[in-house]
Amino acid sequence: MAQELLEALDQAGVRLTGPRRELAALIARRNGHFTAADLLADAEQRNLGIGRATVFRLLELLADQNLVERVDLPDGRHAYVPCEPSHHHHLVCISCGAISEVDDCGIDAVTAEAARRSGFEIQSHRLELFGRCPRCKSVEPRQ
Amino acid sequence: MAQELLEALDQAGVRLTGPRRELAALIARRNGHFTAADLLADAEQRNLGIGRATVFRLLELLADQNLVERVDLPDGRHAYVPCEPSHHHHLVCISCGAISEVDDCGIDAVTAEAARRSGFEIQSHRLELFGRCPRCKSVEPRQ
DNA sequence: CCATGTATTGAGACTTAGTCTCAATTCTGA
DNA sequence: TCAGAATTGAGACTAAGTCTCAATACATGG
Repeated sequence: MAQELLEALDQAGVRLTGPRRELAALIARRNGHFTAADLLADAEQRNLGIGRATVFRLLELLADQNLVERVDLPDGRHAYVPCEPSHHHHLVCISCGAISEVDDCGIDAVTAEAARRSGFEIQSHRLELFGRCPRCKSVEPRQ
Repeated sequence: MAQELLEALDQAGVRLTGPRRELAALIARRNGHFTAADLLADAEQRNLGIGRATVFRLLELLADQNLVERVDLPDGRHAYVPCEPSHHHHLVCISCGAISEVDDCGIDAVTAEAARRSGFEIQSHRLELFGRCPRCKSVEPRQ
């Protein structure tokens, strides 16, 4: 997956530098969402000598290319999720952090209805679903 | 509206202190969303001598009572919206900040479908719609 | 394969958001 | 009115994110 990220960045005309390759590998190795701080900690732990600014810069680049999406966790933290560049939504497991992508499931009808009722012209929306993934659900069936 | 906030707080068993009354009035006077920093600035401008911590504490209290809802703006900032305590969603005008509430418009069907497809057990969701309100739309019809 | 111009880098200062502590103050119910 | 408990402001503190700038790494043309 690191490869995909790098290829997409290459397409976008940005240089494939050492730090970017290393960070892409770290992102690929994670599963589920992660925060900028997580990534920074990963890099520090491996003594890659990657600066804080570089991490934020790469995340911004990836977000611009829709290779990563910013998710606002229920507790207010900002996390990132590697994902397909098409429009979609995320299911976030609040127990283990796993992510599942959900493509359009009829949300357009909802936004159209909201637009009709309110008179707003809707330009974008954000839908995030929080719950427990199949594995966490089966490990501890209720609550 | 300041009155409603205060009554609800009273119901919840918190003391109705001076700072809380003043902040409730400031919130009532705003229209649309606002950030903690906005509220703090309002208070400072009026020399109310209200500390930063008090502002955050009140916002947390109000959020606990669902009298105010936290909204994550597209640019990543956290804002608050005074609202009805029932579950609903918000339409946010990205031009003037106006807010409109939208009650359930079929989103439950969407979450149920997502749950079915993914196997997740969905506990909560967040839907935010961004666009332009009727007024902003009419002032500058396109873009 | 190297030189060169430009993008990118890390360090660290800086800013902003939010939390925490604690002594002083203010409520409120008796 | 009083006493105990909740609340307060100040400001230290932490965490998140941005910015600047000199040093470095990349990639392209020769």
